[in-house]
Amino acid sequence: MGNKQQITERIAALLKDSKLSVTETRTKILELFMKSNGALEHSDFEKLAGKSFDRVTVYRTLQTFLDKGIIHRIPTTDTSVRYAVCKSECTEHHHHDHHVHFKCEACGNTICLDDTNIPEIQLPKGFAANNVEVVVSGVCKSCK
Amino acid sequence: MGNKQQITERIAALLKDSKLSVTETRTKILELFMKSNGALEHSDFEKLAGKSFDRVTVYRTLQTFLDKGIIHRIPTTDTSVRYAVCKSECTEHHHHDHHVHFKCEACGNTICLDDTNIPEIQLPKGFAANNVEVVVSGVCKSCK
DNA sequence: CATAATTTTGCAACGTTGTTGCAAAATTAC
DNA sequence: GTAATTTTGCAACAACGTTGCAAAATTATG
Repeated sequence: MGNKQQITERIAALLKDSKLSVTETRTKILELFMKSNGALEHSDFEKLAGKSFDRVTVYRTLQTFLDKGIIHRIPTTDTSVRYAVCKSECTEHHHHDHHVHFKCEACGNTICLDDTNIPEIQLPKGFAANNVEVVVSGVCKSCK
Repeated sequence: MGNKQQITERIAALLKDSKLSVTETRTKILELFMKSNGALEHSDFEKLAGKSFDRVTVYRTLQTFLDKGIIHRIPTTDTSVRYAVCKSECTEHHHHDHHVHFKCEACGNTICLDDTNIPEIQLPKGFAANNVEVVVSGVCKSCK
């Protein structure tokens, strides 16, 4: 595992690739994503960050990352919005979110099961699929 | 198709089965569910109803229906909350939402594809699934 | 069917969440 | 290092959702 310095450099490179200025807020938020292996929601960023950022800045930063394809949203059945970092094959113009999200009913975490395949779903005639979102809920490995 | 009188009676019976008082609000909201073949969100109820109901009443009515297993929520990637009527096999204590939801990118509607099967998903070791939610987005039959 | 007990509704007030405009601060380009 | 650009934080606002309480409607009872 790289040390803190290396992570910061990787993040800076990622931001530059997306033609974004390298700022403290963006770096800190991306660090949080990389540290956590689960999905984060808005309130996490205001709490978890050592220094707390303005709400507005967090909203705008997440929106920017969404626009650039750096993160994606995970479906929920309530009003919360959860985010996770995208796999490398996601770009600004095309998303490949064809992986399974798992929500643990015990610890509340949502994680991406990147290596779990989504089987083909046979839709009725006349329906064309662009994207498939799967959220499995149950008990995760750690809580078992 | 039954006439209006018959629908009203069916709704009254459904409410009584769930040990709920038969009120104008609840009847009207269930009528809206039955007329629309898609998923509804909160704002629909305040707008669509001929007589408009108080926001609070709508929130509480939907929560009651959720508790009783009459409706269920459909996952979304934004802050909106969408509801659909449950199939008969849903009860107060156990839900069977194992059907596919389809969100049309053209008309914006979300519908339940009750007859579309969800294939078995092979989870990594240590994960136990309780419920699977699938939301497919694309273009629906009517918008094709 | 009239009255009592219970449930539901609407209002007011409040808290949370998300958005917009604008000036100050930080970052990048030169 | 300085100018141009981008990002941030503040203030104010709008939308969404919740809670307590009194009035109204529904259901239960004699």
